[in-house]
Amino acid sequence: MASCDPKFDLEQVFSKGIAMAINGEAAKGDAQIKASNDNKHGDFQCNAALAIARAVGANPRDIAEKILAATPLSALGTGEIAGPGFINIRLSNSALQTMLDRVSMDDLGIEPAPRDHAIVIDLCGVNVAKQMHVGHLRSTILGDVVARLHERLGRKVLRENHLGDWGLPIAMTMSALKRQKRDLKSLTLADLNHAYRVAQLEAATDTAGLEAARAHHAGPHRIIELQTQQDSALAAEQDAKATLLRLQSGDAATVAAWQQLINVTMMEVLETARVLGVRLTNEHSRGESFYRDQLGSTVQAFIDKGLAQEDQGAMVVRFADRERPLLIRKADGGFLYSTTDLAAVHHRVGALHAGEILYVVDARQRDHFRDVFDAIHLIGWDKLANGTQAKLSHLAFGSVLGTDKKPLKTRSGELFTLKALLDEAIARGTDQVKLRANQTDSPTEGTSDQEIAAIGRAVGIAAVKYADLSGDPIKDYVFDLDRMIAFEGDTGPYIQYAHARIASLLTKGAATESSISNAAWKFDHAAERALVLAILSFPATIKMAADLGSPQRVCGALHELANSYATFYQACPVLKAPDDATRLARLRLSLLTKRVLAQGLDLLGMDSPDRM
RNA sequence: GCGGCUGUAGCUCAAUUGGAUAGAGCACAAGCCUACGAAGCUUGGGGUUGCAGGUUCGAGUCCUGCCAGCCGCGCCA
Repeated sequence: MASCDPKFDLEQVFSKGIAMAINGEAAKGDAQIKASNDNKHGDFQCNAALAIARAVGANPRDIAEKILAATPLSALGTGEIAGPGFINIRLSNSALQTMLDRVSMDDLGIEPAPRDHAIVIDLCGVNVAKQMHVGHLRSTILGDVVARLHERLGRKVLRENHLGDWGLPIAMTMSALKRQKRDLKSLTLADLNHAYRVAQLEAATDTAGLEAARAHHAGPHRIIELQTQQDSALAAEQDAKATLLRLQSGDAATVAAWQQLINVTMMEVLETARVLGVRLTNEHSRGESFYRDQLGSTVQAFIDKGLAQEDQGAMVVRFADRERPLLIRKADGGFLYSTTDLAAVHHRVGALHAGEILYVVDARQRDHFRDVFDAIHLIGWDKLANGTQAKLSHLAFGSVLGTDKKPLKTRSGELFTLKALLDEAIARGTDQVKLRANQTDSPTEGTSDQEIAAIGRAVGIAAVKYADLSGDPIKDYVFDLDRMIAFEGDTGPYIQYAHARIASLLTKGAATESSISNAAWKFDHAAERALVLAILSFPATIKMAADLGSPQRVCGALHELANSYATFYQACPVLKAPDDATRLARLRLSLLTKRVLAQGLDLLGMDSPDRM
């Protein structure tokens, strides 16, 4: 089947040409085909001659001549040597037409590339009894988009929400709730979050403060106050530890209460996922507690293979190239989150047969994952049954900062929960839709309230998600509500708007579907040609975005496409085109653009309404 | 102290992994709705890519050294 990727086709023919024209090692490199950033330099360019010339000590323009002469380019277009040795390529209309035929098929030219093994995507990562804040947005939607990309490419994806549902913090929350005599049946996540914070504060022993007070001979009141505080903190800690022990030993009442906390938390998490349009349900949730019975054997396995040693009572794994060890068991015999992570990899590779595990987690845990991955390599738990090695990677993203450029900690984060952000985005989106629907002659005039609400939601959510997905994940960003809920310029709604305009155009076009889809391609105008190239670059972008875990490339390609369409729309009348053939050809280009936009928006987890 | 990330237009960010004159959006200035949705389009000003060296025909991108900010570093998750 023909390709619809000009870059791929050019790589093929130029590789042949280079192999013919150049002898030896110098011809081994890739053909270095790039899209030209200025159409004065053609549509694409081949930059291989420059590198080869250096390797063989020849004049780059001479090398370019030889390559061009040996390259069977004529089916694709024409080449011309320029500058120090670039080969500028202009694609022929017939080649572009062939590619457009391919890309307008059902799969939009995105060919599945299935693999033997599934990819596990570890995303969301919420903790029981903790409110979701804007920081959770990144893990959840980044993970969801990367999952969608892989799914679209025919790969089996296992989403795993590694829920923090085990350990002392949960026990602290439970014991705090019990002391407050709260009825667990009527609790909301906000209540749990409050209890969680109270528990944290209670347990904060101010030992340093007490010592300082003594050293500075503070008044007896101050010392007694601090002493009392410390005593009650110790009592709270004792109580929490006792609760944890009851939980771990399976005490029925404690386990029931614990399950109730999980239920309350998950209800809100799943509701948020639903509002966000993220594919995350209860079946994707596998909390830390799932691995609790495997922690002992995990540590034992490392000991048995001589990979773990005792150090100051704790059990650690050491690495050849660094000082920092990985603690896998505490001196008191308790386990750590690293132990859980090791057990989780064991399960994911061993039982789920994952060929790849991608952790969509905060960049601050880089060292942690490096240690865990290396420990896994040491013990060989990344080996699949057929002997291949699973790939472990960490898609690290930066922190959300407050306006003071400091990480949005719980205290200030409290002001803006994820739910509040989404509510605000939806409210503003709905306002905008209403504003237009109230204007006479607006395409949305007279739209029902119910539909306006649905569109407003789609627009608001797209704005929030696009703002987060369109940048490099590794970078921190300052939380700015107005930036996250913008509807103009390089935003989600801009893409949706291009889509809606086309939908409206097609409705008014009144041409039958078959007359459009059978129309001959035609793209003489520069704006039409630019649009065609933007469409054709899309399938390759999807593959690359999936490989690199880079949703921002999808955003970039979509913005480029929507922008190309807006320019085309301005410059090229569609319904009032000079002749029938042009009108149908432009309708066909519009229809194809609409389909690609909708596909792209779907991969980003955004709706594409026909009216907005 | 060791390690990591970041530094690009007034602000927020890109830059197809080393290619030609570093691009968008916001903001600012000037135009465009009796041709299909102005959430749009066109045009303009705005840059020593933190600094200094180096490699290369070619560096925002690679190497070295500085500077600044943030993050991590054995019994929290």
